[in-house]
Amino acid sequence: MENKYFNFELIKTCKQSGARLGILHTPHGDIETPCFMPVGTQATVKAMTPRDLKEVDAKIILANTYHLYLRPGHKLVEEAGGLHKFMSWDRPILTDSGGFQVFSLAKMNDIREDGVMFQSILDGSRHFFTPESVMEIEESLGADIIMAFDECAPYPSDHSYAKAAMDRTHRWAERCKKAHKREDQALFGIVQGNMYKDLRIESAKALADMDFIGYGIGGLSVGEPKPVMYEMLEEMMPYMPDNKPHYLMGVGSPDCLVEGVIRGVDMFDCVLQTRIARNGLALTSNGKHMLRNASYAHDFTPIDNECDCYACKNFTRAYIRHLIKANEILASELITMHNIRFTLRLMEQVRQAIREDRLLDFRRELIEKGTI
RNA sequence: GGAUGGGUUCCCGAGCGGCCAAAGGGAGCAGACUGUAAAUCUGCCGUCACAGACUUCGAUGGUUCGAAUCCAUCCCCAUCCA
Repeated sequence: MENKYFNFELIKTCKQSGARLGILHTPHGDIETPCFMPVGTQATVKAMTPRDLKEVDAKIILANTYHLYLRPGHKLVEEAGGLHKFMSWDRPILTDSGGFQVFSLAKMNDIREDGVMFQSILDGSRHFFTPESVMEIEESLGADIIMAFDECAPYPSDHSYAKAAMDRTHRWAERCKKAHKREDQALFGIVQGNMYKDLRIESAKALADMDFIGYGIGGLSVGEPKPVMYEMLEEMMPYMPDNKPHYLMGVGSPDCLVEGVIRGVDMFDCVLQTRIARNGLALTSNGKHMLRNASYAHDFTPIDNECDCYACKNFTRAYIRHLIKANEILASELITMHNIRFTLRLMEQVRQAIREDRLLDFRRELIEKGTI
């Protein structure tokens, strides 16, 4: 569905892989797809300023409804003039609904038909999220893209529970759609179905019928083997609307990004890049490097000699290792910046490969180099 | 010269007759991390032919079935008195 604020333009399909190249137009700018979206749960991509994010050329970032609702509160963000103004980021933002927190903080939650009763991680206070209340919160936050409130079933789940969670997610998706008012925000539905092909297909069809502006693929990368995730993508993708963006939620690692794109995914987000950075792990064109390790103590080369980021242009592995050992925050900042830039550049290369109809060749090159 | 308190595995520091290769912390080494309760978490950390054995608690000698723990002497360190 097109409106005056959003439009997903499918530019071309890679003749070799079937991967898609597109542009998602939003009120705060255009996003070339396939894209990677850095995660900024608390209205900040940890260890990066918006200036840094622009320097590494991030086009869109995520924020989280659950966390911002609890602190500082969506009303305060609204009072500040919305998320963009509050965090001083004028490019697109996507807010996740909090559905994932229902899954990841399961011990503190009670899922009911109407919604989810949960206890705050901050003070233990009780709150109740419904599709309607989540829409209200996401509208207050004011992101460009907002996710429907879903239930992400754990892995493994038996078929009957997976189906119940999926059916509930569908009912909630309808309710989100009905409750959602702001036209300048694109509401994405979320496909569920756990690791069951029939459910994945059923979910893709059901959501497609509801005609969302875009579609999240949820409930994957929750502990299942990668081949299982790839298989789910392959099974469901034929039922996903071609003219809408496909967003694989919470993925991923460099290899998953490439494999996802090959299977028809247009958008990704992942905390991995920023989290492992704070733990000293750098992604590079020849694989992962645990920069904390003693083997880098005398390594006076950049994190990745193929990278064009500020960290790689100015600092050595030995220096960054020193910062890590000294527990200096600059270590987190530099590695985060690098990991994000590395990933965004990988996506640039993926898009170029699609343009040239050679994504499978590109994947082979990445494997040969040890990038993935 | 005298008095007192100390010397414990890389460092700090518990232990004060057997359950001690010796608490805890630090440092060191390695691993995990995928819609972020994470600058977090986990493991290793005397040696080896490793479900066992061997060598350690300033040094030497002694008491005891058994000592890091008790005694003697010596060597260092800290504080105080001359």
